[in-house]
Amino acid sequence: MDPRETQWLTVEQQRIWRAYIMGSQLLQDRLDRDLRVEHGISLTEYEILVRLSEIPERRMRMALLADSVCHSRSRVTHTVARMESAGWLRREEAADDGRGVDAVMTAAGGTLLEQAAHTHVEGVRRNLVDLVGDDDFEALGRVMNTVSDRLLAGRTPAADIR
Amino acid sequence: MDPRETQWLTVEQQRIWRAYIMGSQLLQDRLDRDLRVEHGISLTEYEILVRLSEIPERRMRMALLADSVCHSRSRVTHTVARMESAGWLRREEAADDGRGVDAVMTAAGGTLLEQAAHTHVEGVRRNLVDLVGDDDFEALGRVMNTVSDRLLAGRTPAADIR
DNA sequence: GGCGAATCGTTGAACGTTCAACTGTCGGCG
DNA sequence: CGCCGACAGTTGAACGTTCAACGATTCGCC
Repeated sequence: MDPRETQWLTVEQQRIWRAYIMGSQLLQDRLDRDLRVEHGISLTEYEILVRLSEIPERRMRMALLADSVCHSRSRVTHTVARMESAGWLRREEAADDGRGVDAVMTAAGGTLLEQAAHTHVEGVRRNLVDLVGDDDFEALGRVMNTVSDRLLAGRTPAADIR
Repeated sequence: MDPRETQWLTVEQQRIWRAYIMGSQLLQDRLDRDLRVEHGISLTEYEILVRLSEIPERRMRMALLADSVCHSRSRVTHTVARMESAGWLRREEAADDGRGVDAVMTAAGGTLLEQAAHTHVEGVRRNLVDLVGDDDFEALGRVMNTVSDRLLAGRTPAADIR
């Protein structure tokens, strides 16, 4: 794409984009801070516990965990290491694959999640869900789903469709 | 608020919230990466240049800069320090207030911004604006404006309305 | 069955952000 | 004027993330 022909955003589009940037920044910060202050856990760590809790065995392979929270494997390794020394989960070798490692939620992790979930959901409601109309909220879902699909496509397979 | 009475999200609300978390994560990462790869500048730094460029004098007080990009003052201090040693801006004492410091965009910063803006706007279009209908995009604007307003209220003044 | 490529996860250093403490300047009130 | 509290910005260390390189295991193919 020739940079000389870039189609700029209209004033209105720019206004919306700014609102998005600012709102998502503020929302993320607020949710993270609330969890830290009230439960000593970051939003990142919280999301990992959520993923584990959704599986009956409360166990997941590192790579899958990384994909499901959209973080690099390295990042998940570090995060899980911290969470392990906090006692919220432990690592176990995967049964079937000698390379693999499972993260397994502990009872302490379960208890923490149960408490933190209240804070988190109340924050999401108070600062987003309960503030907007159903139609707008559904539109948000459509938009963000489209964005995800666009950015997830061209990941592992052939990549850059541009 | 009694944690025992938390009203959980419906399955549909949860689905939308997940899409939001994932989409905003992916979008931010992509925009940041594109700027870094093509111009050696982070999204954070880019936004600071944008703010400066919107003022005729291309100069802004540190505190105002911090507020306008929604970052802590400390963060802006560090970011500006890095940008200063890259030559994209310089610091000058504020004329009227002995405590104040202005960040002033340099010619090099202006040139960089001019180039990086193409990359950025094309990314925003390709991964968001051009993918969704006008109505949905406007809904996104309404939603994120509401969120911003909610989170900006109760900042400096009396705070926590809850 | 054995070789090379791909996958899994980790490591440690570089980088960026947060946090609490701090210096210096301003504003208001006695 | 002089003091005290608020404000502007910085500092350095702690913390969290990214990046590139790595060792180990598995897969695919001949």
